[in-house]
Amino acid sequence: MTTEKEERTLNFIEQFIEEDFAAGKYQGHVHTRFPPEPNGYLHIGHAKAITVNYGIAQRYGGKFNLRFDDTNPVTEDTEYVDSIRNDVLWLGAKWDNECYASDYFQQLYDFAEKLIEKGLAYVDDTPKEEMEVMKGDPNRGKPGTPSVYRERNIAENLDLFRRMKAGEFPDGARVLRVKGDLASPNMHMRDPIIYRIKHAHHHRTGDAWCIYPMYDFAHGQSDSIEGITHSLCSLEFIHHRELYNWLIQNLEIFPSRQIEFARMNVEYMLTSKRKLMKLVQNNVVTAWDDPRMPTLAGLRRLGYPPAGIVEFCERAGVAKRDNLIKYELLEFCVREILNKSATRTMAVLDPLKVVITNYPAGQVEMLPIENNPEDPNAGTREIPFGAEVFIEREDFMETPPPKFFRLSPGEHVRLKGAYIIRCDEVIKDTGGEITELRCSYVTNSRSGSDTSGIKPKTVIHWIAPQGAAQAEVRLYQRLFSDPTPDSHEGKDYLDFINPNSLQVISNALVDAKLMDVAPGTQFQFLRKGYFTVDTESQPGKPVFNLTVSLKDSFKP
RNA sequence: AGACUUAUGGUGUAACGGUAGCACUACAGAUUUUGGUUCUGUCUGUCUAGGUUCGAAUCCUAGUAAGUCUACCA
Repeated sequence: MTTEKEERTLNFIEQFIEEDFAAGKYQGHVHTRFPPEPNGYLHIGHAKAITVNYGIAQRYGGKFNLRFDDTNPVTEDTEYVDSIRNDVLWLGAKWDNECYASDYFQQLYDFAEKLIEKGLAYVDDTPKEEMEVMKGDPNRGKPGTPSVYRERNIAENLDLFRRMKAGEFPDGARVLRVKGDLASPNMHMRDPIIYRIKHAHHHRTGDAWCIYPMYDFAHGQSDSIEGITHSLCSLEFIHHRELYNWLIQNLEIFPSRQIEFARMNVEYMLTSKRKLMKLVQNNVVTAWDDPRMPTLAGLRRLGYPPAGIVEFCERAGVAKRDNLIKYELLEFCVREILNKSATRTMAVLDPLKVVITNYPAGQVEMLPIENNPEDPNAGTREIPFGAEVFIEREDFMETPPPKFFRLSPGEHVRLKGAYIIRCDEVIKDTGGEITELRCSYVTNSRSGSDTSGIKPKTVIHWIAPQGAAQAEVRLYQRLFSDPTPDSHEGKDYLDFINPNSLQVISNALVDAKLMDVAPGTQFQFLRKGYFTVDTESQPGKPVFNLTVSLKDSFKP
């Protein structure tokens, strides 16, 4: 037994947890949660939150809840609940409990009455606009002004709050406020609103309620009810923590601990719901699951494996400082997974015809080729070879630069898994466009039994018409031309759309056996990149998305 | 202007008063029937100024810079 596991250093959240344990808190138990509001689709930022929360629960042998923070009926919908469940599952996070803040509405209401009874909350009739000014301005050291309703007696507060619940008042007429500290530099302590009237249909509770708790009176209380030990959230909630703890203390409930960490920013990606929405509305992308979107649905369709995304989030780390993670790290994590799992195949995206003049016309031979050199169990398959093959147009240059290893007049190159060929003649049309290459093959250079002694500088992929079929290939690149498209003063992020984010090739040549592959199936098109079968594929009409290209160290 | 948070190579993250490490990137080289993978090596870093200490990335003070808060959203 070694203590190899100990070598990994703890992130600051884990250090906090261990400090808690050392102090005898929570009996050494960890319980975390992922608390999305069901009002939109999950994106890469949510993947980070899931990875952090689920990862910590796993590392400590604890529990993990999926909780829908559904306290605002006007923006939420079950449609989102379903897609969120699906995405969380896809990432591989298994929750112990599926919870809804709305399941606690009665308890939350009782908590509110308790606060009123303790003289710590009051019903305020002040109009919204007035209340805003009365909050004061910390920038000028201006404290809040007490509402004239602040000293209402407990009985009246209770009566009014019950009548709010009974539906006696219209939306916005009154709110329930905590009696906090109007002079606090923390605005969240200046008598925050904890209940508001909303005569709206809730996706789960229907019309049972017309008052709904605010975030600050729902989130921490839900944490407490569920026995969440460590409530991990993003930095922006740091100012809420004082209220979070105040409420736990005064409600005398389970003391969950809120810990804030910096949310993850990724180059070339936006996660603002509003901004993503605009991309869809303006038809910059086709939908929320467009492969260029940073949504989990989009990344899934692009072909990013969930394990790669989780690995990425873990490698990005957890801390409290602002960060901008390199896009290259994401691509690295995706390639790392795909390299081990993707079946190799040869596809020619931009075909150039090669006629092998010394190979018997009409003859076809079957050649074995590896399915995946990284996987010893993947085996081999056979592909046809004949006197006519197609190679990638970019693999030939009539006048090559110094470091060009591929085919050029008089030069040798190996066709992967087949023979070494030499380019003898270049055929062009009247416009000077190369239409065909005439080559000769080295007869004793067959792959696996090569006795020619010729060492070509490289190997290129190819495909013979006997084993090829046409297919659509979609070449995706990052959506934006700038790593932080929304950070430029005077410019809109829409000004930085990459015009080449999608290039469609409708007549690529792929292995004819790939005509009926299932959406989601992944391949490495040799020397080109990893490709994933798109959801829009039809039997006999597959569409391949470029997930990520192979690293290419060729520099002309 | 107030309060809070943060500051370590190009990027991200460790080092918890005792030799600044790891990963990604970049660049070299080895291997390779994918210019992929794999392996080896190299480059580059503690925001500034004081202080405490035998010794400071680490503790203290000030400054600078960045971020957050002032929704009947979460």
